[in-house]
Amino acid sequence: MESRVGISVTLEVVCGKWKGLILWKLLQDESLRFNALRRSLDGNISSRILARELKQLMNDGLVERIDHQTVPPHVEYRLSSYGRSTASFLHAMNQWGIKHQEEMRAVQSYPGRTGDESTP
Amino acid sequence: MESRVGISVTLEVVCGKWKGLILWKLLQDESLRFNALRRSLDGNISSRILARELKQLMNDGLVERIDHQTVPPHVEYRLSSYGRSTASFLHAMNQWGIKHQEEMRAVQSYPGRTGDESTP
DNA sequence: GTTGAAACTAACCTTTTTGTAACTACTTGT
DNA sequence: ACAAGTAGTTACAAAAAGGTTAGTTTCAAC
Repeated sequence: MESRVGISVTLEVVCGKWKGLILWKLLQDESLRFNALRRSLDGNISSRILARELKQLMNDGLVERIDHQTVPPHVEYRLSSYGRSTASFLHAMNQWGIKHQEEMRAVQSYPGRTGDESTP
Repeated sequence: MESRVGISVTLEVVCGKWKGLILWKLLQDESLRFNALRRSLDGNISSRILARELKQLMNDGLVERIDHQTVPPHVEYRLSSYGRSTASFLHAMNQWGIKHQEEMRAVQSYPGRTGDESTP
């Protein structure tokens, strides 16, 4: 047995519409407040979703919540040192994604590829 | 702007319950027939789902379908040379996943982590 | 003294993803 | 003749993911 499917484990942690982006942002910005992170995420993640995503990432030990115990609240989120280890695959994913975008743009010029059946 | 979010592009291609695993299998086995691939995927992917996943992967240019034009049908699936480029991040993801599993096993021994609210 | 911002949470609803069961056409093995 | 295997597809159902709206508490600014 050589497979082990660590892949699935990683996907469980990183999959979905936002988790990857959140990690990526935190990898760049070091520390962000809730609403700052929210606004930095390309348009429109709702606070409900962001809160839930962060909770899950904290649960996986990747993100730390620093509550300055002030009122009105001041809370920061940052990657734990363990969280920073996700850089190992996030960088690779980012690289590939950028290349893939170009690849797709090139391929789309050619007709004859079987699109998702969009003509009913 | 430094981000570019290639991450999201990659996640769109690889996310979900099966796509990552399928790529991973094909990365190891070189070429697999439909039902062989199906059976190799840890239990239970339905043929409907597998067919759709493969279709999408073909659409992204990652997987090739080789139809031997016989009856009863004999069809093989394999990664395209471009598909093999996903190895760049799949290996990293697999590595991390394996480590993460161990990490999680260690952490679960400690109480005091905020689980997904499971006590109503 | 009303408004806005901070960091959320709760109730509710919609969309997307995933799964189940049955069925196609054709051949090989018993 | 009948079961089983090939590579799928279709119609339907369930579950998961994502989103919307409103509301909480407290302070600072206008």
